[in-house]
Amino acid sequence: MTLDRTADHSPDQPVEHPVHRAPGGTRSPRPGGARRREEILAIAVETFATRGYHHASLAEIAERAGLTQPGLLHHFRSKTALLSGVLELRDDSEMAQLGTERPRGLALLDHLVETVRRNAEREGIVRLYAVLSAESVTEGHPAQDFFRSRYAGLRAMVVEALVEACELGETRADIDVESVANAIIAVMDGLQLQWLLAPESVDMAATTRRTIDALLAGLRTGDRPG
Amino acid sequence: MTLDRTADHSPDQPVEHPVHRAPGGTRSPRPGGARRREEILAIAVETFATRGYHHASLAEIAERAGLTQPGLLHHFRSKTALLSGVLELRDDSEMAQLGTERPRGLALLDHLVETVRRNAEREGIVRLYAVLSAESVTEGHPAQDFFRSRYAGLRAMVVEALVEACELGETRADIDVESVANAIIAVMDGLQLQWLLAPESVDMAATTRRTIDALLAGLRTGDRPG
DNA sequence: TCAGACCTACCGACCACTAGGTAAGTCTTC
DNA sequence: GAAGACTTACCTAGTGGTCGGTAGGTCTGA
Repeated sequence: MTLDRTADHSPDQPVEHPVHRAPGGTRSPRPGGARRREEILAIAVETFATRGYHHASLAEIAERAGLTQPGLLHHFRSKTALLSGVLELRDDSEMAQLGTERPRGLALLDHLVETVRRNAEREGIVRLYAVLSAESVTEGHPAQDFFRSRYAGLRAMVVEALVEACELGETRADIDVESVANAIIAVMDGLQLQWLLAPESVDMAATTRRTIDALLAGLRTGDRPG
Repeated sequence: MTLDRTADHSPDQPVEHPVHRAPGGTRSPRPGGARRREEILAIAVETFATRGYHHASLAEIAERAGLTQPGLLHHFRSKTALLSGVLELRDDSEMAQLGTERPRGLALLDHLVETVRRNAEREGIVRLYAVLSAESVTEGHPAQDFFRSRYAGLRAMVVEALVEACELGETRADIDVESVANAIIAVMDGLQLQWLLAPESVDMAATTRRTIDALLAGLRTGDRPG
Protein backbone atom coordinates (compact mmCIF):
# COMPACT_ATOMS: atom_id res chain seq x y z
CA MET A 1 0.00 0.00 0.00
CA THR A 2 1.19 3.51 -0.71
CA LEU A 3 0.33 6.91 0.60
CA ASP A 4 -2.07 8.78 -1.61
CA ARG A 5 0.28 11.62 -2.27
CA THR A 6 -2.02 12.95 -4.94
CA ALA A 7 -4.79 13.44 -2.44
CA ASP A 8 -3.06 14.96 0.49
CA HIS A 9 -3.98 18.56 -0.03
CA SER A 10 -7.10 20.62 -0.16
CA PRO A 11 -8.77 21.19 -3.52
CA ASP A 12 -6.44 24.06 -4.24
CA GLN A 13 -2.71 23.51 -4.07
CA PRO A 14 -1.39 25.23 -0.97
CA VAL A 15 1.35 27.81 -1.37
CA GLU A 16 3.95 28.71 1.24
CA HIS A 17 2.90 32.32 1.30
CA PRO A 18 -0.14 32.70 -0.91
CA VAL A 19 0.72 35.01 -3.74
CA HIS A 20 -1.86 36.98 -5.60
CA ARG A 21 -1.99 35.24 -8.92
CA ALA A 22 -2.31 37.06 -12.23
CA PRO A 23 -5.91 37.75 -13.27
CA GLY A 24 -7.50 34.87 -15.05
CA GLY A 25 -5.42 32.39 -13.07
CA THR A 26 -6.63 30.33 -10.13
CA ARG A 27 -7.74 32.04 -7.00
CA SER A 28 -5.31 32.28 -4.11
CA PRO A 29 -6.32 30.51 -0.91
CA ARG A 30 -7.12 32.47 2.20
CA PRO A 31 -4.08 33.70 4.11
CA GLY A 32 -4.96 31.82 7.27
CA GLY A 33 -5.35 28.55 5.43
CA ALA A 34 -1.72 27.52 5.26
CA ARG A 35 -1.17 28.39 8.91
CA ARG A 36 -4.19 26.33 9.92
CA ARG A 37 -2.84 23.35 8.02
CA GLU A 38 0.44 23.65 9.84
CA GLU A 39 -1.32 23.81 13.20
CA ILE A 40 -3.24 20.67 12.33
CA LEU A 41 -0.09 18.90 11.17
CA ALA A 42 1.69 19.75 14.43
CA ILE A 43 -1.18 18.26 16.39
CA ALA A 44 -1.25 15.22 14.12
CA VAL A 45 2.47 14.69 14.70
CA GLU A 46 1.89 14.76 18.43
CA THR A 47 -1.08 12.42 18.25
CA PHE A 48 0.50 9.87 15.91
CA ALA A 49 3.56 9.94 18.16
CA THR A 50 1.66 9.24 21.35
CA ARG A 51 -0.89 6.80 19.91
CA GLY A 52 0.59 5.32 16.78
CA TYR A 53 -1.06 5.67 13.39
CA HIS A 54 -3.77 3.03 13.64
CA HIS A 55 -4.72 3.77 17.23
CA ALA A 56 -4.92 7.53 16.68
CA SER A 57 -8.38 8.69 15.63
CA LEU A 58 -9.29 11.58 13.40
CA ALA A 59 -11.84 12.64 15.99
CA GLU A 60 -9.14 13.09 18.62
CA ILE A 61 -6.87 15.02 16.30
CA ALA A 62 -9.80 17.18 15.24
CA GLU A 63 -10.82 17.90 18.80
CA ARG A 64 -7.31 18.87 19.81
CA ALA A 65 -7.19 21.17 16.79
CA GLY A 66 -10.44 22.78 17.88
CA LEU A 67 -12.68 21.54 15.09
CA THR A 68 -14.92 18.65 14.21
CA GLN A 69 -13.81 15.49 12.48
CA PRO A 70 -15.38 16.46 9.14
CA GLY A 71 -13.78 19.87 9.59
CA LEU A 72 -10.43 18.13 9.79
CA LEU A 73 -11.23 16.10 6.69
CA HIS A 74 -11.81 19.33 4.85
CA HIS A 75 -8.08 20.05 5.16
CA PHE A 76 -6.86 16.49 4.67
CA ARG A 77 -9.20 14.33 2.70
CA SER A 78 -8.32 11.07 4.42
CA LYS A 79 -6.36 9.70 7.33
CA THR A 80 -3.57 8.47 5.06
CA ALA A 81 -3.43 11.92 3.50
CA LEU A 82 -2.88 13.36 6.95
CA LEU A 83 -0.14 10.81 7.61
CA SER A 84 1.41 11.73 4.31
CA GLY A 85 1.41 15.37 5.32
CA VAL A 86 3.05 14.51 8.62
CA LEU A 87 5.80 12.44 7.00
CA GLU A 88 6.46 15.08 4.38
CA LEU A 89 7.37 17.56 7.10
CA ARG A 90 10.74 15.78 7.11
CA ASP A 91 11.36 17.32 10.47
CA ASP A 92 13.19 14.33 11.86
CA SER A 93 16.90 13.92 11.61
CA GLU A 94 17.20 16.64 9.00
CA MET A 95 19.55 14.22 7.34
CA ALA A 96 17.21 13.53 4.51
CA GLN A 97 17.07 17.07 3.17
CA LEU A 98 20.76 17.77 3.44
CA GLY A 99 20.95 17.21 -0.29
CA THR A 100 24.21 17.71 -2.11
CA GLU A 101 25.63 20.25 0.30
CA ARG A 102 25.98 17.79 3.12
CA PRO A 103 29.26 17.34 4.97
CA ARG A 104 31.80 15.05 3.33
CA GLY A 105 33.52 12.05 4.81
CA LEU A 106 33.70 11.63 8.56
CA ALA A 107 32.24 15.12 9.01
CA LEU A 108 28.87 13.62 8.15
CA LEU A 109 29.15 11.25 11.08
CA ASP A 110 29.88 14.20 13.35
CA HIS A 111 26.77 15.83 11.98
CA LEU A 112 24.85 12.64 12.75
CA VAL A 113 25.96 12.70 16.37
CA GLU A 114 25.06 16.35 16.65
CA THR A 115 21.59 15.55 15.34
CA VAL A 116 21.20 12.81 17.93
CA ARG A 117 22.23 15.25 20.64
CA ARG A 118 19.59 17.73 19.53
CA ASN A 119 16.97 15.00 19.26
CA ALA A 120 17.28 14.40 22.99
CA GLU A 121 15.42 17.68 23.37
CA ARG A 122 12.74 16.81 20.84
CA GLU A 123 11.01 13.82 22.33
CA GLY A 124 7.94 14.18 20.16
CA ILE A 125 9.83 13.77 16.92
CA VAL A 126 11.87 10.87 18.26
CA ARG A 127 8.71 9.15 19.45
CA LEU A 128 6.95 9.79 16.14
CA TYR A 129 9.64 8.12 14.09
CA ALA A 130 10.28 5.30 16.53
CA VAL A 131 6.59 4.43 16.69
CA LEU A 132 5.77 4.85 13.01
CA SER A 133 8.87 3.12 11.64
CA ALA A 134 8.18 -0.02 13.66
CA GLU A 135 4.45 0.13 12.93
CA SER A 136 5.30 0.40 9.26
CA VAL A 137 6.60 -3.17 9.13
CA THR A 138 3.06 -4.42 9.74
CA GLU A 139 0.99 -5.72 6.87
CA GLY A 140 -0.26 -3.12 4.43
CA HIS A 141 0.86 -0.17 6.52
CA PRO A 142 0.58 3.10 4.58
CA ALA A 143 4.00 4.33 5.73
CA GLN A 144 5.86 1.21 4.63
CA ASP A 145 7.16 2.60 1.37
CA PHE A 146 8.16 5.81 3.09
CA PHE A 147 10.32 4.07 5.66
CA ARG A 148 11.74 1.59 3.19
CA SER A 149 13.06 4.38 1.00
CA ARG A 150 14.02 6.45 4.02
CA TYR A 151 16.32 3.70 5.26
CA ALA A 152 17.64 3.06 1.77
CA GLY A 153 18.47 6.76 1.48
CA LEU A 154 20.01 6.94 4.92
CA ARG A 155 22.10 3.85 4.24
CA ALA A 156 23.25 5.19 0.88
CA MET A 157 24.22 8.50 2.45
CA VAL A 158 26.28 6.97 5.23
CA VAL A 159 27.90 4.51 2.82
CA GLU A 160 28.83 7.39 0.54
CA ALA A 161 30.29 9.31 3.47
CA LEU A 162 32.39 6.32 4.44
CA VAL A 163 33.62 5.90 0.87
CA GLU A 164 34.51 9.57 0.83
CA ALA A 165 36.38 9.09 4.08
CA CYS A 166 38.45 6.41 2.34
CA GLU A 167 39.14 8.69 -0.61
CA LEU A 168 40.04 11.57 1.68
CA GLY A 169 42.42 9.24 3.43
CA GLU A 170 40.51 9.45 6.67
CA THR A 171 40.04 5.71 6.99
CA ARG A 172 41.42 2.59 5.43
CA ALA A 173 39.82 1.41 2.22
CA ASP A 174 39.14 -2.16 3.25
CA ILE A 175 36.24 -1.61 5.62
CA ASP A 176 32.86 -3.15 4.94
CA VAL A 177 31.05 0.12 4.46
CA GLU A 178 27.55 -1.38 4.17
CA SER A 179 27.90 -3.22 7.43
CA VAL A 180 29.34 -0.23 9.26
CA ALA A 181 26.63 2.03 7.86
CA ASN A 182 23.90 -0.36 8.97
CA ALA A 183 25.41 -0.58 12.42
CA ILE A 184 25.56 3.19 12.81
CA ILE A 185 21.94 3.63 11.76
CA ALA A 186 20.87 0.70 13.90
CA VAL A 187 22.49 1.93 17.07
CA MET A 188 20.81 5.32 16.65
CA ASP A 189 17.39 3.72 16.23
CA GLY A 190 17.85 1.23 19.03
CA LEU A 191 18.98 3.88 21.47
CA GLN A 192 15.91 5.95 20.70
CA LEU A 193 13.65 3.10 21.74
CA GLN A 194 15.53 2.52 24.99
CA TRP A 195 15.60 6.24 25.67
CA LEU A 196 11.85 6.58 25.20
CA LEU A 197 11.23 3.80 27.71
CA ALA A 198 13.87 4.89 30.23
CA PRO A 199 15.40 8.30 29.47
CA GLU A 200 17.56 8.31 32.59
CA SER A 201 19.28 5.08 31.56
CA VAL A 202 20.44 6.20 28.14
CA ASP A 203 22.74 8.92 26.85
CA MET A 204 21.91 8.76 23.17
CA ALA A 205 24.53 11.15 21.85
CA ALA A 206 27.43 9.88 23.94
CA THR A 207 26.69 6.25 23.15
CA THR A 208 26.26 6.97 19.45
CA ARG A 209 29.59 8.84 19.45
CA ARG A 210 31.32 5.98 21.27
CA THR A 211 29.91 3.38 18.90
CA ILE A 212 30.84 5.27 15.75
CA ASP A 213 34.34 5.84 17.08
CA ALA A 214 34.65 2.18 17.97
CA LEU A 215 33.47 1.08 14.54
CA LEU A 216 36.04 3.30 12.89
CA ALA A 217 38.83 2.79 15.41
CA GLY A 218 41.53 0.62 13.99
CA LEU A 219 40.33 1.71 10.58
CA ARG A 220 41.97 5.11 10.70
CA THR A 221 44.67 5.63 8.15
CA GLY A 222 47.95 4.31 9.37
CA ASP A 223 46.54 1.66 11.65
CA ARG A 224 47.57 -1.86 10.91
CA PRO A 225 44.96 -4.12 9.29
CA GLY A 226 43.30 -6.51 11.68
CA MET B 1 -1.33 0.60 32.52
CA THR B 2 -0.35 -2.97 33.31
CA LEU B 3 -1.25 -6.32 31.94
CA ASP B 4 -3.91 -8.07 33.95
CA ARG B 5 -1.76 -11.00 34.81
CA THR B 6 -4.35 -12.22 37.26
CA ALA B 7 -6.85 -12.62 34.50
CA ASP B 8 -4.85 -14.15 31.75
CA HIS B 9 -5.85 -17.75 32.12
CA SER B 10 -8.99 -19.79 31.94
CA PRO B 11 -10.87 -20.50 35.16
CA ASP B 12 -8.57 -23.39 35.86
CA GLN B 13 -4.82 -22.86 35.96
CA PRO B 14 -3.29 -24.38 32.87
CA VAL B 15 -0.64 -27.06 33.25
CA GLU B 16 2.11 -27.92 30.79
CA HIS B 17 0.82 -31.45 30.37
CA PRO B 18 -2.40 -31.73 32.33
CA VAL B 19 -2.09 -34.41 34.99
CA HIS B 20 -5.05 -36.27 36.31
CA ARG B 21 -5.34 -35.08 39.88
CA ALA B 22 -6.07 -37.36 42.82
CA PRO B 23 -9.77 -38.05 43.38
CA GLY B 24 -11.43 -35.51 45.63
CA GLY B 25 -9.03 -32.79 44.47
CA THR B 26 -9.81 -30.21 41.83
CA ARG B 27 -10.77 -31.57 38.48
CA SER B 28 -8.12 -31.58 35.79
CA PRO B 29 -8.90 -29.67 32.62
CA ARG B 30 -9.53 -31.62 29.49
CA PRO B 31 -6.32 -32.90 27.87
CA GLY B 32 -6.93 -30.98 24.66
CA GLY B 33 -7.37 -27.74 26.52
CA ALA B 34 -3.75 -26.83 27.06
CA ARG B 35 -2.89 -27.76 23.49
CA ARG B 36 -5.73 -25.57 22.22
CA ARG B 37 -4.42 -22.67 24.27
CA GLU B 38 -1.00 -23.10 22.76
CA GLU B 39 -2.46 -23.19 19.26
CA ILE B 40 -4.32 -19.97 19.97
CA LEU B 41 -1.23 -18.34 21.40
CA ALA B 42 0.79 -19.26 18.32
CA ILE B 43 -1.84 -17.66 16.10
CA ALA B 44 -1.98 -14.61 18.37
CA VAL B 45 1.80 -14.25 18.10
CA GLU B 46 1.53 -14.31 14.34
CA THR B 47 -1.35 -11.84 14.27
CA PHE B 48 0.12 -9.35 16.74
CA ALA B 49 3.36 -9.55 14.76
CA THR B 50 1.78 -8.78 11.42
CA ARG B 51 -0.79 -6.23 12.61
CA GLY B 52 0.48 -4.81 15.90
CA TYR B 53 -1.49 -5.11 19.12
CA HIS B 54 -4.07 -2.36 18.63
CA HIS B 55 -4.72 -3.07 14.98
CA ALA B 56 -5.08 -6.82 15.49
CA SER B 57 -8.66 -7.84 16.26
CA LEU B 58 -9.89 -10.68 18.39
CA ALA B 59 -12.24 -11.62 15.58
CA GLU B 60 -9.33 -12.20 13.19
CA ILE B 61 -7.35 -14.23 15.70
CA ALA B 62 -10.44 -16.26 16.50
CA GLU B 63 -11.19 -16.94 12.86
CA ARG B 64 -7.63 -18.06 12.17
CA ALA B 65 -7.89 -20.34 15.18
CA GLY B 66 -11.11 -21.82 13.82
CA LEU B 67 -13.53 -20.47 16.39
CA THR B 68 -15.70 -17.46 17.06
CA GLN B 69 -14.64 -14.36 18.91
CA PRO B 70 -16.52 -15.24 22.11
CA GLY B 71 -15.05 -18.72 21.76
CA LEU B 72 -11.62 -17.15 21.87
CA LEU B 73 -12.59 -15.08 24.89
CA HIS B 74 -13.49 -18.30 26.65
CA HIS B 75 -9.77 -19.17 26.67
CA PHE B 76 -8.45 -15.65 27.29
CA ARG B 77 -10.87 -13.41 29.06
CA SER B 78 -9.70 -10.21 27.44
CA LYS B 79 -7.45 -8.91 24.71
CA THR B 80 -4.81 -7.79 27.19
CA ALA B 81 -4.94 -11.23 28.78
CA LEU B 82 -4.15 -12.70 25.37
CA LEU B 83 -1.28 -10.25 24.96
CA SER B 84 -0.03 -11.23 28.37
CA GLY B 85 -0.09 -14.87 27.35
CA VAL B 86 1.87 -14.07 24.21
CA LEU B 87 4.53 -12.11 26.07
CA GLU B 88 4.89 -14.79 28.72
CA LEU B 89 5.92 -17.30 26.08
CA ARG B 90 9.34 -15.62 26.36
CA ASP B 91 10.16 -17.17 23.06
CA ASP B 92 12.22 -14.28 21.85
CA SER B 93 15.92 -14.02 22.43
CA GLU B 94 15.87 -16.75 25.04
CA MET B 95 18.16 -14.44 26.92
CA ALA B 96 15.64 -13.62 29.56
CA GLN B 97 15.21 -17.13 30.90
CA LEU B 98 18.88 -18.02 30.95
CA GLY B 99 18.76 -17.45 34.69
CA THR B 100 21.84 -18.11 36.75
CA GLU B 101 23.37 -20.69 34.44
CA ARG B 102 24.06 -18.23 31.71
CA PRO B 103 27.51 -17.90 30.14
CA ARG B 104 29.96 -15.69 32.01
CA GLY B 105 31.91 -12.74 30.70
CA LEU B 106 32.45 -12.36 26.98
CA ALA B 107 30.91 -15.77 26.37
CA LEU B 108 27.54 -14.15 26.95
CA LEU B 109 28.15 -11.80 24.06
CA ASP B 110 28.97 -14.79 21.84
CA HIS B 111 25.69 -16.30 22.94
CA LEU B 112 23.97 -13.04 22.01
CA VAL B 113 25.39 -13.15 18.50
CA GLU B 114 24.37 -16.77 18.15
CA THR B 115 20.82 -15.84 19.13
CA VAL B 116 20.77 -13.09 16.53
CA ARG B 117 21.94 -15.57 13.91
CA ARG B 118 19.13 -17.95 14.77
CA ASN B 119 16.59 -15.11 14.82
CA ALA B 120 17.25 -14.54 11.12
CA GLU B 121 15.31 -17.75 10.60
CA ARG B 122 12.45 -16.78 12.88
CA GLU B 123 10.99 -13.73 11.24
CA GLY B 124 7.73 -13.95 13.14
CA ILE B 125 9.34 -13.60 16.55
CA VAL B 126 11.59 -10.79 15.38
CA ARG B 127 8.62 -8.96 13.93
CA LEU B 128 6.55 -9.50 17.06
CA TYR B 129 9.11 -7.95 19.35
CA ALA B 130 10.06 -5.15 16.99
CA VAL B 131 6.44 -4.14 16.50
CA LEU B 132 5.29 -4.52 20.09
CA SER B 133 8.32 -2.92 21.73
CA ALA B 134 7.93 0.24 19.67
CA GLU B 135 4.15 0.23 20.06
CA SER B 136 4.66 -0.06 23.80
CA VAL B 137 6.06 3.47 24.04
CA THR B 138 2.63 4.85 23.11
CA GLU B 139 0.38 6.24 25.80
CA GLY B 140 -1.18 3.69 28.12
CA HIS B 141 0.02 0.68 26.15
CA PRO B 142 -0.55 -2.58 28.05
CA ALA B 143 2.91 -3.93 27.19
CA GLN B 144 4.78 -0.88 28.44
CA ASP B 145 5.75 -2.30 31.82
CA PHE B 146 6.78 -5.55 30.19
CA PHE B 147 9.21 -3.90 27.82
CA ARG B 148 10.50 -1.48 30.41
CA SER B 149 11.51 -4.31 32.69
CA ARG B 150 12.67 -6.43 29.78
CA TYR B 151 15.15 -3.76 28.73
CA ALA B 152 16.18 -3.16 32.33
CA GLY B 153 16.86 -6.89 32.70
CA LEU B 154 18.68 -7.14 29.40
CA ARG B 155 20.80 -4.13 30.25
CA ALA B 156 21.63 -5.50 33.70
CA MET B 157 22.60 -8.85 32.24
CA VAL B 158 24.94 -7.40 29.63
CA VAL B 159 26.43 -4.99 32.16
CA GLU B 160 27.04 -7.89 34.52
CA ALA B 161 28.69 -9.88 31.76
CA LEU B 162 30.99 -6.97 30.96
CA VAL B 163 31.89 -6.58 34.62
CA GLU B 164 32.65 -10.29 34.74
CA ALA B 165 34.81 -9.89 31.68
CA CYS B 166 36.82 -7.29 33.57
CA GLU B 167 37.16 -9.55 36.58
CA LEU B 168 38.14 -12.48 34.40
CA GLY B 169 40.77 -10.24 32.88
CA GLU B 170 39.14 -10.41 29.46
CA THR B 171 38.85 -6.65 29.09
CA ARG B 172 40.24 -3.59 30.77
CA ALA B 173 38.36 -2.35 33.80
CA ASP B 174 37.92 1.25 32.73
CA ILE B 175 35.25 0.82 30.11
CA ASP B 176 31.84 2.46 30.50
CA VAL B 177 29.88 -0.72 30.82
CA GLU B 178 26.42 0.90 30.80
CA SER B 179 27.12 2.71 27.59
CA VAL B 180 28.61 -0.35 25.89
CA ALA B 181 25.70 -2.50 27.05
CA ASN B 182 23.17 0.00 25.71
CA ALA B 183 25.00 0.16 22.40
CA ILE B 184 25.03 -3.63 22.02
CA ILE B 185 21.31 -3.93 22.75
CA ALA B 186 20.54 -0.96 20.52
CA VAL B 187 22.40 -2.27 17.50
CA MET B 188 20.55 -5.58 17.77
CA ASP B 189 17.16 -3.85 17.89
CA GLY B 190 17.98 -1.38 15.16
CA LEU B 191 19.21 -4.08 12.81
CA GLN B 192 16.01 -6.03 13.31
CA LEU B 193 13.95 -3.10 12.07
CA GLN B 194 16.14 -2.59 9.01
CA TRP B 195 16.13 -6.31 8.34
CA LEU B 196 12.33 -6.51 8.48
CA LEU B 197 12.03 -3.71 5.93
CA ALA B 198 14.85 -4.91 3.65
CA PRO B 199 16.18 -8.38 4.53
CA GLU B 200 18.59 -8.47 1.61
CA SER B 201 20.34 -5.31 2.78
CA VAL B 202 21.16 -6.47 6.29
CA ASP B 203 23.25 -9.26 7.77
CA MET B 204 22.09 -9.07 11.35
CA ALA B 205 24.49 -11.55 12.91
CA ALA B 206 27.61 -10.39 11.07
CA THR B 207 26.94 -6.74 11.80
CA THR B 208 26.16 -7.44 15.45
CA ARG B 209 29.40 -9.43 15.73
CA ARG B 210 31.38 -6.65 14.09
CA THR B 211 29.89 -3.99 16.33
CA ILE B 212 30.46 -5.89 19.55
CA ASP B 213 34.05 -6.61 18.52
CA ALA B 214 34.57 -2.97 17.67
CA LEU B 215 33.12 -1.82 20.98
CA LEU B 216 35.48 -4.14 22.84
CA ALA B 217 38.49 -3.76 20.57
CA GLY B 218 41.20 -1.72 22.21
CA LEU B 219 39.68 -2.74 25.50
CA ARG B 220 41.14 -6.22 25.52
CA THR B 221 43.60 -6.83 28.27
CA GLY B 222 47.06 -5.73 27.29
CA ASP B 223 45.96 -3.06 24.85
CA ARG B 224 47.17 0.39 25.65
CA PRO B 225 44.58 2.81 27.00
CA GLY B 226 43.48 5.50 24.64
C1' DT C 1 -23.37 -34.66 37.24
C1' DC C 2 -20.85 -30.97 36.27
C1' DA C 3 -17.40 -28.11 34.24
C1' DG C 4 -15.06 -27.21 29.99
C1' DA C 5 -15.52 -25.75 25.30
C1' DC C 6 -17.69 -23.88 22.54
C1' DC C 7 -21.97 -21.35 20.16
C1' DT C 8 -25.63 -17.39 18.74
C1' DA C 9 -27.22 -13.02 19.66
C1' DC C 10 -26.43 -8.82 21.25
C1' DC C 11 -24.41 -4.44 23.54
C1' DG C 12 -22.61 0.34 23.37
C1' DA C 13 -18.69 2.58 21.71
C1' DC C 14 -15.91 3.90 18.23
C1' DC C 15 -14.10 3.97 13.45
C1' DA C 16 -13.21 6.57 8.82
C1' DC C 17 -15.84 8.79 5.76
C1' DT C 18 -19.95 11.23 3.24
C1' DA C 19 -23.91 14.36 2.29
C1' DG C 20 -25.31 18.54 2.38
C1' DG C 21 -25.66 22.75 4.53
C1' DT C 22 -24.03 27.81 6.17
C1' DA C 23 -21.30 31.83 6.95
C1' DA C 24 -17.70 34.45 5.53
C1' DG C 25 -13.85 35.54 2.77
C1' DT C 26 -11.82 36.79 -2.06
C1' DC C 27 -12.02 38.11 -6.79
C1' DT C 28 -14.21 40.16 -10.86
C1' DT C 29 -17.12 43.36 -12.91
C1' DC C 30 -19.72 47.26 -13.18
C1' DG D 1 -17.44 50.74 -3.89
C1' DA D 2 -21.16 47.69 -4.31
C1' DA D 3 -23.14 43.44 -6.42
C1' DG D 4 -22.62 38.99 -7.78
C1' DA D 5 -19.76 34.76 -8.53
C1' DC D 6 -17.14 31.73 -6.50
C1' DT D 7 -14.28 29.45 -2.82
C1' DT D 8 -12.83 28.35 1.72
C1' DA D 9 -13.68 26.77 6.19
C1' DC D 10 -16.12 25.01 8.67
C1' DC D 11 -20.75 22.70 10.70
C1' DT D 12 -24.66 18.90 11.88
C1' DA D 13 -26.32 14.59 10.84
C1' DG D 14 -25.82 10.15 9.38
C1' DT D 15 -23.54 6.07 6.72
C1' DG D 16 -22.00 1.16 7.22
C1' DG D 17 -18.65 -1.21 9.47
C1' DT D 18 -15.73 -2.88 13.30
C1' DC D 19 -14.34 -2.96 17.97
C1' DG D 20 -13.92 -5.53 22.70
C1' DG D 21 -16.87 -7.64 25.66
C1' DT D 22 -21.32 -9.92 27.79
C1' DA D 23 -25.43 -12.97 28.45
C1' DG D 24 -26.95 -17.09 28.19
C1' DG D 25 -27.50 -21.18 25.81
C1' DT D 26 -25.95 -26.25 24.08
C1' DC D 27 -23.14 -30.19 23.63
C1' DT D 28 -19.69 -33.29 25.35
C1' DG D 29 -16.27 -35.75 27.89
C1' DA D 30 -14.44 -37.05 32.41
